Amino acid sequence: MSVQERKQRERAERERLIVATARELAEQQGWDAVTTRQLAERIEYSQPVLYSHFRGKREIIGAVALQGATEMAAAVRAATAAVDGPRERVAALARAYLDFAARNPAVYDAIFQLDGGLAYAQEDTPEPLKDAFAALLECLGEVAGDGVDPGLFTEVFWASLHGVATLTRSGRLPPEYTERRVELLVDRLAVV
Amino acid sequence: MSVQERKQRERAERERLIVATARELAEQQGWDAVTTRQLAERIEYSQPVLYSHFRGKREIIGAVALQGATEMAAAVRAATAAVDGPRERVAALARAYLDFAARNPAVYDAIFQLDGGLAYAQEDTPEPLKDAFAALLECLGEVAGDGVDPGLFTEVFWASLHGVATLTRSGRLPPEYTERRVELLVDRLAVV
DNA sequence: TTGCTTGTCTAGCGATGCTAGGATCGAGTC
DNA sequence: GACTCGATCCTAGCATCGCTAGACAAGCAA
Repeated sequence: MSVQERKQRERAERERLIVATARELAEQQGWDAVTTRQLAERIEYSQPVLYSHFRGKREIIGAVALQGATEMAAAVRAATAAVDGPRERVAALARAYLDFAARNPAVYDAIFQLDGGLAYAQEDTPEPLKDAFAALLECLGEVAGDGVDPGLFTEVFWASLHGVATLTRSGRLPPEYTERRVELLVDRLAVV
Repeated sequence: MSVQERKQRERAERERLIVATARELAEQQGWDAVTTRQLAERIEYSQPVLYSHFRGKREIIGAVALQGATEMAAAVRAATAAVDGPRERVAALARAYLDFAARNPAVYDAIFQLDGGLAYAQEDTPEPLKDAFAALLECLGEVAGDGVDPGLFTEVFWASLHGVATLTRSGRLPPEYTERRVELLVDRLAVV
């Protein structure tokens, strides 16, 4: 039995290596550079090995997305935990969200732009994605205002942040005024 | 001279055909299906002909984006022109924007998601893109509120709509409550 | 008629995601 | 310790992608 266990361990370790390498390569050179050949060479295995772990490139993106969602949830919670006052907490959340998107563009894309074959906003949505939304909801639900569903409010606030994040990074919004945009969003959307 | 003119006319006509066919194919089967081979076959010419009009696939996407931006500007202006009251005008704008995105997903992607090799938010930004932003600004500038730059406000409102549009279409937001999201956005962001 | 420009097509290059089928290695049995 | 056999991995290849070189034909000028 111990032999099988060792093999399983090694296999799991290799899977982590694939995901980590894909993420690293994507952050360095963009997702277009994450080809199965390039990825295989970096992990020092042949291409078909990738397909014994994942159905295809899509699933690899999905794996990076799940890992990233977990980190993003943690980042949001860490940024909001020690802040007093709902208004300032929401502002901290917004900054943390945009900061994560700017610092991890490839991971952000994997979660929110690319097709990783994951289910969103459904029962069978993977736990890390549900939890990332929950992290937003915990903070944003406080400022939804009377008569407004906290979930709906969180969706709208999140969508706004997503719009700012993606339009800024693709060069469609000039990056200089991000902080002022955040302030405007928080001031108008959040009811304190 | 008339021979050259006729040739120029035919050439321009063929260029329109390429753009229209690319757009049609993209709306029918998605941008991934818009391959140079598929596109060439549909216009009944060989692949290299495409490259005598455009540098590559990117420029074709860019051409679709410019055409789409012009249409979107017109759609927004048409939807807001006959509406009384700034609040209702903004609501009409938001609905028109999201409606355009939902009805022309491929064109919307060409404008706001894909890389068409176009410059955004700069001096050399193509006129159709500037005008599309101007169409938003004309309506949204009215409700920016005191002390808030109309351009900045327009960017933020636009980013929010963009977030709702993209997250909804990629299945990350359930589509049922779009109208309620629009109302929330308009109520909170617009100062009437 | 002859030569030349202009326009188009055939064929092909390197790269992509993915897979079939053979080789190799090591665990378990005698 | 030798052998069998299944698990594991790699080589080689398929179809397709964006893009381009070079051959070929059509039509204008001399």
